[in-house]
Amino acid sequence: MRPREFNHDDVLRIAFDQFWRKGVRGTSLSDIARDAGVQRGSLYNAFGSKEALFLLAYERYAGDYLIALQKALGTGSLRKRLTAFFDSTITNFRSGSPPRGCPTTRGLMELGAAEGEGLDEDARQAFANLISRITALVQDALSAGAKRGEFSGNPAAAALHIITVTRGLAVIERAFDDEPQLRKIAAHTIDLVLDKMGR
Amino acid sequence: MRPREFNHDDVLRIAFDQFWRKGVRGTSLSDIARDAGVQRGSLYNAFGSKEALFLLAYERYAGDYLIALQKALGTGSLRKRLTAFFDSTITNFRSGSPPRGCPTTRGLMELGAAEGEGLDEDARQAFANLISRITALVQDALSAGAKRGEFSGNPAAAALHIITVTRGLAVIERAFDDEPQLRKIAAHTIDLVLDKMGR
DNA sequence: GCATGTTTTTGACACCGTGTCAAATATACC
DNA sequence: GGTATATTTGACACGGTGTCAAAAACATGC
Repeated sequence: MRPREFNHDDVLRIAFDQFWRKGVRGTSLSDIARDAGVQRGSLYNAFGSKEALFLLAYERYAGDYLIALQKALGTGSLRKRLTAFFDSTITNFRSGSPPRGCPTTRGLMELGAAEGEGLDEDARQAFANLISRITALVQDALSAGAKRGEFSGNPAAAALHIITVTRGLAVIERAFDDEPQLRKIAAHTIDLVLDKMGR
Repeated sequence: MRPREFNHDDVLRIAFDQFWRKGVRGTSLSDIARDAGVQRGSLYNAFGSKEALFLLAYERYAGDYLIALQKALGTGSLRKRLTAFFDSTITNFRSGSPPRGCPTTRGLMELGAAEGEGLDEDARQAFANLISRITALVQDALSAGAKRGEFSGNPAAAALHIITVTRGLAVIERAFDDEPQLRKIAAHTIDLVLDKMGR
């Protein structure tokens, strides 16, 4: 057995950085190979395809991101938690220079581009999965808030609404490059959700 | 002068149909040329580049779409108008089979994929412009509603919130392919906006 | 220590995409 | 009818994905 000359995880990290900055379609395996100091053929040998490589790299990101959101949603009043949640979300979109946007949203929009081409069903599953898990986190926070009398609406519906807004923010971010606006929308959403019922 | 052998507008229509179904990156000029019965080189001669062709085709779409939304927002109570607005939006996302999603959102997410590559600044402007104009339409409807006592909040902030939700719906649509869910979120948003203040 | 087997690496290839260019072509106008 | 001008056409350069066989590097057994 000839030993592998590169570190699996290093390559995933380097690859996701490029995918995030330039999109999946906009990143070539040559780019990644150059950055990682690996031959392009070695990547095919190790991962099979660009999409498979992306999926592995994305799972890595998704795990880290979920943990960060969990932390943000963990302490304080419901209002504080939601504020921290939106804050983490926007900070994530706006990281890098120029800002890299939301990998999940950008990935989702590349789906089914050409007939069999582009990211396929596995990728859609991965994106949908992260969104579902984030929704569950928010719903839990709202349910906990409801128990403490900080909120009296339907946690499921409110969580879905909040998640939809975060997805919308990811789009608005690409359109206008106006971070204060994003934060204003987030604040307004929190007001809307918390002021409607209970509080 | 040798006369052009194809109809400009026909090609734009055919091209946008493909862009919408398969995304800008996922559509090749060969595809469009085949569909339109035109030589690929002729398209380069007539439009300059894929991006320029897309921009023309998109402007066509944007104009038609704005008119449709204007009509939806034109009559009835504020609640009825907003309902019709979300309805038009979702119907647009869900048109075609499989559903084609939102061209603006999908286009926005392809921006800045590779360094100088991908859709460039002109496209971003076009996307942002349509979003801005739609926002203005919604804001006008809210302002009118405010005058008639159907709404007592801040029209600008509420319009921005509603637009953000529609962008979020475009993302959720790609993730879950669940139209009833989209309509539920839309209804919930209307409730949230109209129940908060006034009404 | 050396031969063997297995995996990784490497480079060549086929194919498809964009965009450019010069040559051929078809018309309008004089 | 000849000429100018714009369009069409086909060849080309370049870069992307993915495949494949040959070369290379190590682990193992003798």
